[in-house]
Amino acid sequence: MPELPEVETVRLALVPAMEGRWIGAAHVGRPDLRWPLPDNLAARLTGRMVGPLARRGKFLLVSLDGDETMLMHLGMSGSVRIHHQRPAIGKHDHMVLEMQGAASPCWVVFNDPRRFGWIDLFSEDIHPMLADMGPEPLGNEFSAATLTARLAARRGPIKTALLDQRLVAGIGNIYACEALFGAGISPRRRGYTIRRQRADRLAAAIRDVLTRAIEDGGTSLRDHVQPGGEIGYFVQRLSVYGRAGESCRACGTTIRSLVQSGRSSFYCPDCQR
DNA sequence: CTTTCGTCCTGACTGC
DNA sequence: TGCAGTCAGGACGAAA
Repeated sequence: MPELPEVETVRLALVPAMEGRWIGAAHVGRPDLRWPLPDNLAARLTGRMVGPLARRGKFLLVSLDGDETMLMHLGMSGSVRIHHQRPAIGKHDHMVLEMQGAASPCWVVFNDPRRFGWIDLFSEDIHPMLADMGPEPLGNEFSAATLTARLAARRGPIKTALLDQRLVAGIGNIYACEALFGAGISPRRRGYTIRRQRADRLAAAIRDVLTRAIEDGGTSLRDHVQPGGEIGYFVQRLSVYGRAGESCRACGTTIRSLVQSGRSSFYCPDCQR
């Protein structure tokens, strides 16, 4: 379940391993993940120089020489590991890049058991999957005002709206629940009722929870790890996600869960209105 | 237009 | 111990 903080953690770890270096060899295991991969992906990556690494929402963007960009999405079970010795290729290792150009090579391995992730190459200014994406929540274009404007037509629950990448980029189920707790807003509240003070609180809570999660190296649930193999410690600071039946850390009330649009939501019925 | 639901996938877990 | 069933969820596409 890599969301914005987990993808940003991956990006930060990959910068020293990839930026300014070149791909000496590439292995691609199968021609499809969530969607078909580009034809001859391994051959097209081999020999390429890597430029800046960027992130947009939950997507990782790797600039290559020749004005091309590799787009990567980790789906829900994807992870990236950096090895300093040539690794054995595992069952779900879909792409392995041998990075050259530094004192010693390293290997970047993309692993994704459930194959909800994706890799693509594009040369256009913007990839079609990024075209309709909302503002970066940690950027200058995101504010309570933009949030209010985009929620004005939303009659469904705010929790469901937060998962829509067109509203704001990078939020998934964990951080939607956590941000609503931070803002004191019920996941059931209809989107268009989030105005003024509630919008201020929600925008601030989104920025706060994402920033804190990045500082902690993301949230590790099940087997998710950072590229260096470390786990993300934000799991210890979750207020509501996965805590149904436990006590609210703020007021002691029992945390509840409900299903909205097929997704589990967790909330404190006392702190969130 | 918004909203919901089905789909894809595999590993972890539950219950008999 | 074994096995069937359930759940997890990101994002698209169909349908309402």
